[in-house]
Amino acid sequence: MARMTSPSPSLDATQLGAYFALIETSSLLRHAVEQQLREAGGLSYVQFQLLATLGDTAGGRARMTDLADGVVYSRSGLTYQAQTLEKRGLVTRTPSTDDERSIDVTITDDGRAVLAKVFPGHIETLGDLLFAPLSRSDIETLAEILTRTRDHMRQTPPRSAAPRARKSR
Amino acid sequence: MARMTSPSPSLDATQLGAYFALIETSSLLRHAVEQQLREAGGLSYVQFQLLATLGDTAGGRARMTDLADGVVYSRSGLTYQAQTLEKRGLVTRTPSTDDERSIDVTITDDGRAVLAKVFPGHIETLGDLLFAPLSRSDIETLAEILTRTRDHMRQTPPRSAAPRARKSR
DNA sequence: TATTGTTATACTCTATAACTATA
DNA sequence: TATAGTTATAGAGTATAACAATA
Repeated sequence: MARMTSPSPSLDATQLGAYFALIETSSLLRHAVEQQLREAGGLSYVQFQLLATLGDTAGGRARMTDLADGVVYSRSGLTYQAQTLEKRGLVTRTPSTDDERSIDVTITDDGRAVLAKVFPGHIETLGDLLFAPLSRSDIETLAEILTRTRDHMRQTPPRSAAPRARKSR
Repeated sequence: MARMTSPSPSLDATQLGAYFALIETSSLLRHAVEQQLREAGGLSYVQFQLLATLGDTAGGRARMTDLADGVVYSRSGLTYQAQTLEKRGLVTRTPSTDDERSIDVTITDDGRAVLAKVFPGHIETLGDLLFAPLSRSDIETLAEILTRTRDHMRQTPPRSAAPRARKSR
């Protein structure tokens, strides 16, 4: 019954404030951005992330597994999104030549066109919502702190070795 | 075709870094927290937010509309979640006495019990993932900046008055 | 008329497990 | 055996529009 792992029973006010503000900021931002992407290009946020990632790689190409990193949390989820993008002609999928198990996903010209169509509004949304109330130095500070946190999270193993709570219900 | 709203065609490296770090940090954090909440108490993140909000109000009670604020983005979505929580006996829904149109949602003892069961692991997850790599002053800075952004976003009207992009497809 | 909430419905997305094929 | 990816399937969540009731 006792968890006896954490000695800290609660967070202090500052921690709570940081946590809530982080969650709500990202939630509001994501909601707004998602709407803009949907209206301007019929893209979900995940699809946009995948396209944008591809657009940034050499040759506009990446292996499925490498694409997933940080964007999608299951293999089948990535397959689903890749198929969706392929049906719309925004990417192609071809077997990799060096490793026959792998699939190379490549962004098409149409894919790049959709990206281009969506970018201005995307940046505008970020400017209006995220950056407007922040100074140059705020943004730098934010980037530094959050980058540190993100890198830490990436390293931290998924807590599958957790206390193994008895499944309620 | 031209949007001619924003003169800035792109973001600088710092802005991009802040944006990506924000999105990825919150995404990783939310994914981890969601898993913990699911395992420890069978709660989705939204459900946890609703319960926690209720737990913090006087009498553990709030009107449906007030509950929605910042958590859920459509009326029907809130109804759905409230019904789910009610079926599990974690909240009750009773017609409001002062305004017959309103519904008062109240957290039950079972609801509070689930919250209590879930809290320690929740806090532990936050400590391990979000706060571990941050100093006291980092957390204070983060809270200050993100609170400012969040308040700004709350004020900023939904961009429904936007350029009215022609619906593709 | 405006507001509060529900319902019906359709759709998107995600995750698990079983499976195939290659390394 | 381990890795890369797909499929089937089921479930959770979301949003829109039509609706009813109260203010």
